[in-house]
Amino acid sequence: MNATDLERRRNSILETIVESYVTTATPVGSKLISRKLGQSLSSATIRHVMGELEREGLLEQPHTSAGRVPTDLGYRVYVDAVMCTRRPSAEEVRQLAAVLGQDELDLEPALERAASILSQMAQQAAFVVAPTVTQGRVRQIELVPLGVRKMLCVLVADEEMIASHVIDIEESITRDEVGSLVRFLNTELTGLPFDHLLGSLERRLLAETDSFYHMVKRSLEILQHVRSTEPDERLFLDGTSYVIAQPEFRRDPRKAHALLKCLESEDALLPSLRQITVGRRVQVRIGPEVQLAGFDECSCVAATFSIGGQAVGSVGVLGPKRMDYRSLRTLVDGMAQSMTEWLHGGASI
Amino acid sequence: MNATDLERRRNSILETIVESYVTTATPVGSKLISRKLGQSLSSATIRHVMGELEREGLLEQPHTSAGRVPTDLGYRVYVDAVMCTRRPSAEEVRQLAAVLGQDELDLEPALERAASILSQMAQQAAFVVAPTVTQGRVRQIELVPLGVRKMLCVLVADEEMIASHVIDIEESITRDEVGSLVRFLNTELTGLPFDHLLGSLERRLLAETDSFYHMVKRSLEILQHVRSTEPDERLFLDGTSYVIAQPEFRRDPRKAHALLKCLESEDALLPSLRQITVGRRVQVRIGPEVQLAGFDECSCVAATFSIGGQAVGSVGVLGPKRMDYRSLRTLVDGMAQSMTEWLHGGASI
DNA sequence: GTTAGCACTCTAAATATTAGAGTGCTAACG
DNA sequence: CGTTAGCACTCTAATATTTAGAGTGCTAAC
Repeated sequence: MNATDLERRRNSILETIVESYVTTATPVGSKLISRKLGQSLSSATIRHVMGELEREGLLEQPHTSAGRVPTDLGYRVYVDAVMCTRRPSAEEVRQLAAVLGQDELDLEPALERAASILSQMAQQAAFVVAPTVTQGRVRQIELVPLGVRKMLCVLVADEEMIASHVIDIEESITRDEVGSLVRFLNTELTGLPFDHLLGSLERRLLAETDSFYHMVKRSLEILQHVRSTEPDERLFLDGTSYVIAQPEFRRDPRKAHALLKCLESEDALLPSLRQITVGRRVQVRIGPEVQLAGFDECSCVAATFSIGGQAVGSVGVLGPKRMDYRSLRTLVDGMAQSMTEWLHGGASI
Repeated sequence: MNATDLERRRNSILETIVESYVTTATPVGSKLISRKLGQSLSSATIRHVMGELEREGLLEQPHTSAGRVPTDLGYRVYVDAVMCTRRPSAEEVRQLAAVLGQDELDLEPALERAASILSQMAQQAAFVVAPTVTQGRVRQIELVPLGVRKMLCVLVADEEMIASHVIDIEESITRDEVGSLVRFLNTELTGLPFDHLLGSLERRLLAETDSFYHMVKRSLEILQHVRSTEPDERLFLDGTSYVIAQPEFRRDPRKAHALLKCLESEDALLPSLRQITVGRRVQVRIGPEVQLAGFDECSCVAATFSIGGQAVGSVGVLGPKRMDYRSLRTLVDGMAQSMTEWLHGGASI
């Protein structure tokens, strides 16, 4: 038997161990593997290989007389080099997109639903991180006077991202002034990204000679308020109850509590989730790789969805390290694709 | 010793048992009570009384040689007839309101914060149920054209309740038409409750002779879309992780899971929560009284907050039956009052 | 390279043991 | 009559003890 054959066998043994452990949550022994591999190899041989895999740090034993369990590295190798995930079929993507789009939802409820559907299909906690108006190209601004010193500012950006904020203004303002302010703002923006718009106004304010000085000042006042109030991204999280149904957390309620606490804190979660989806395709982060306190026993499978080839947000699942990476990668990939599709079709204007 | 003295003693024994059990989560025995009551009564006498209380269904024993635990009825009597809650002081209410109002938040984030603060102070899950524009008096409507067949409808109601919806319209519409539609709508509403507005338009549509027939039709199309899309109330829930930290749920993770599942389903939760806060002041619902599947081991303390004397929403905590009803009643009361106060001060325009 | 056999290890489940917390009852006391 | 000390009794929860068996590594033979 040559070297690549041997390598292939090792892989298939690792694969079988991981997949068996993922479904049963029980350390797996040599006999079981031998059986699963169709008795083509005796348990003694398997034991041999398992010994090697352990020495290389891919497996470990909870105790001497137990079967083996994959280590973080074991999962890593399984995900990167062993398991073969298929890409979701066009049909699957279409179906997901259909569910997303049915009832012609607005953007926000649709994203919420995406998280909900994903969590249900994955039987794991699922999230969607989506950009807000401050990350998009502003297409329209409307100001609704609510009194002399108060107004509602409605911002519409591409892809139906909408934000509205109540703003207190320093100097009182008349209806007519509001009208011309709106006209000024809307000629000014012409599809500019929010921050560009803000920047260009700031520069104009510095050049004090500007004939629209007052307009610029007022506009800035409003937009800066929006900038500081509106978060840069929104998080939709669903299915957290699935997580604590997992046996690893049933056995240890303290871990379950720590995890839930962590999932409750949007502020802690967002940076980690953002950092995960740097690459293009589906990303898998195992245990400590997630870089989130209290998450060492958990993994994350995430992917980005895009608009015009530009990644704008991410979807993914969160669950115990012992998760079905193979199916989940396909599923998350599909969900991300269908969201991309949906954003181009239903939601774009 | 006369009858009222005896009654008073029974009450103080029940009180001590409940409050001890609430803090320790351990069945309480006669000796402990005797000690807590300053040895004024021997454990034998306490045992006597406890026997009575058990026969009356206020207490029960998990098993023969354990102490006693309050029954649902026991808690009920404790809450209704025994414990004395103080009302929150004006100072406490003021402080809570200050925290709510700081940073001059918009309505929605303030409600979210209210739930968050309450859950933190109570160390229990906390909720806020708040009305949406469809429950308020509409003060302003703005339409933002997003294309020939699409527009954004922004509704502003009292107390800064705001909703925006993207609406597809059947017949294409020009900018000028939108302008006159907005003018028509805004003269029409004049602070009417949403449903009245809808009703009056519906009636006008039936009288087909109306000179504004087309306006009315278009307005209805828009408002009906809002009616069917916008929920009647919004739920803010926070601190669910506190619930599963409670010993009763640590011991039985299945219960914890069932409960979390239940808390995740907004649709199931809302009707129950709505029904709780029918009365005026703070309401306490114990176990099955909450009338919610999977909630038999939990209780709810809730109160309404109001605008102009009219209850519009509710705040409360959710936790195990073994909760500190006394402090929580004061706390929830205070939070409700401060929200009422805040709605009158900061938020109203 | 593969495998049967075997001695060895360690756990998890089953069983036995024990300490003690709490009870109800009784009889005595003021 | 209400109160209380005393006592036998019950039941649990914690702690040992035993046991069955799953899984291992090693060895020697194929």
